[in-house]
Amino acid sequence: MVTRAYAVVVDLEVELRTHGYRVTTARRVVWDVLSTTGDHLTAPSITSRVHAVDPSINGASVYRALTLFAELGLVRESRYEDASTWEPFHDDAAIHLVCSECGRVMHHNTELVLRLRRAIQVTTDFAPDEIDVRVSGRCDHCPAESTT
Amino acid sequence: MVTRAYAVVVDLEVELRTHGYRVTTARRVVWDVLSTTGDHLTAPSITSRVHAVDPSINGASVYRALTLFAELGLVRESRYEDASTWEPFHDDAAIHLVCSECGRVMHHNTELVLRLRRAIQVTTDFAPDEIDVRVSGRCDHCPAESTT
DNA sequence: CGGCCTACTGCAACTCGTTCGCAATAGCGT
DNA sequence: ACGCTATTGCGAACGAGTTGCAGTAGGCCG
Repeated sequence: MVTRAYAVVVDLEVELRTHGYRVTTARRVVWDVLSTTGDHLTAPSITSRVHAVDPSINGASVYRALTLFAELGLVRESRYEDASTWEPFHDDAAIHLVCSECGRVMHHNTELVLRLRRAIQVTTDFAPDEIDVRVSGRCDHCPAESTT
Repeated sequence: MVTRAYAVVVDLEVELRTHGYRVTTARRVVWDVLSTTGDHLTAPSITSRVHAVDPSINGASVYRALTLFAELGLVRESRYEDASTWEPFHDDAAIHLVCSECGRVMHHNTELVLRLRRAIQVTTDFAPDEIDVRVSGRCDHCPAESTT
């Protein structure tokens, strides 16, 4: 089963204030876009969604907000193919299924990631930290077509 | 054990001619750089290595060669952090161990990738194609330091 | 509630990796 | 060796992301 697990709902205001940052319109809007979409979004597409809400917010501020959120551990940046994308933070166990037809990115939880981590610890001299798994393929909404 | 497995030695000339492409100096030099280094290299660093051999080769040609090689399945491009890197093709079973200290990228083969593929096939509606696993952490050459 | 301090923002210029159009060049089949 | 055309070098263009600066607006304090 392909699932999207965003168990942790983060209160942005609290998170910002706790760390001594101000709660601003730009940050709130960027956060809204991220948390209501949930999917992987490129910075430019985040910017355009932000502009749909409030065109006065500058692109640079979107980048600054994303960078800040990443520092606070609220979002995660990943680079797939030719674009870097952002999504609310989730843990390692969720791997990414990227549909090469429609570009959709899904999450899938599996304990195999944990197994993988253990295997690395046991069989190599490498001390694993973060594990990122990306699987390209075709999702169930994009059946294999023969013509196109 | 951390291994670097480049079992398949590709004859560039044959590969190019077979597909109707010309064998040119630029392509040969870029290929030499890639295959003698083996490691993950950024396009700019490939370009500078190429220039060390033959400064008359233009940067654009390096990109064009890389793109062509990728189409032929000779090299693989991956985007880690803020740079995209290139390396001779290897199969899925080899996962990437990226040292966050020294930036070194190692390969590690594990059948867990195959298991992961099967698990996805069995438990989801997603049809997996390529699987890319990146593990960040610390390699054995970079012991955990307490001071810095 | 009003005013002040300064963290943030908008703007615009800038960096830098990557791509593109075009004329010149060099593979390679004959 | 000759000629066709794929490929190159060049320089300009592009686009994502960053930065310096002056103006704006959070939010604390009286």
